[in-house]
Amino acid sequence: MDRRKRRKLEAAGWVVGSAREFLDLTEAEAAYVEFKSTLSGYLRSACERQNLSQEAIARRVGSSQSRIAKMEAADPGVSIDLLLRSLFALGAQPADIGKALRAQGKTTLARRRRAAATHT
Amino acid sequence: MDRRKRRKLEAAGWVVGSAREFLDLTEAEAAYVEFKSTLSGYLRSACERQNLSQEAIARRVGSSQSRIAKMEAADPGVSIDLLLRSLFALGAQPADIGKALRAQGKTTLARRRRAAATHT
DNA sequence: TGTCATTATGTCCAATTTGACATATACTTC
DNA sequence: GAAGTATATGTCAAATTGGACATAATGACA
Repeated sequence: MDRRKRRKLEAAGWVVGSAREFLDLTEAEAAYVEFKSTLSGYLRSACERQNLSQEAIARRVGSSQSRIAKMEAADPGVSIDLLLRSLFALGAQPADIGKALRAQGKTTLARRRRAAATHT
Repeated sequence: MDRRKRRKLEAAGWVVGSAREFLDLTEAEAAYVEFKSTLSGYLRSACERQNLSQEAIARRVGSSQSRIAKMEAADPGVSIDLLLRSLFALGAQPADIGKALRAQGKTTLARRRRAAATHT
């Protein structure tokens, strides 16, 4: 996968946010975005569950508030590596993340099916 | 988590490979290592299943043979990001990886239980 | 053993990522 | 609306990572 192309497409996606551009993603690019999105959702819910501010998370993780904000926004400028390290620092286990990924995959699939049934 | 400490510990782990040093990892560090190990195993099996040489994988992924070798070895100098991008380029989906993570977690847990039952 | 194909390991420098900081934008509570 | 707290966004120097390359090491086979 071409990293620059991905970054460019993602960046454009954030700005424009159209379904049209989503369709221009390769399978691999879409998978990467979906993966990151699942992790950022997981992080967001973990923060809420533990009632931790981004500042508090940052201290615990050894990062900064702005980075946490970017992670929760699934910002293209944040790596999956950092997201994972943060989740692990908050007590998540690989199997927990596996569970989230499978669950997300199911809802995504269901959404695709609805879309396929109702449109075009 | 302190990145430098992790790298240092992992590096020492590769060289010495003792169970003692494994115990010095924090939970978060252990989770990171386990996660990466699962992915590298997944990559390795994907390559074998598709009968692709590291050279062929590298072309498909847009990387180099040496990087692929390092990924398959779960080398500390390779990010989880790259591992994931490679897997996605080979056709894996987030849910597939979720499945692998949960499966790995189970065997690890079983192993822990056996160890707890037989030792100390 | 020699040759060829594949995989492993080390190094370099360009590209990416990160923590930190500044600053802007909510959101509360008074 | 002021003041306080939390979150969002932009930027940058420093740290990390990545592709490329060289070069071992391993393996298969004649």
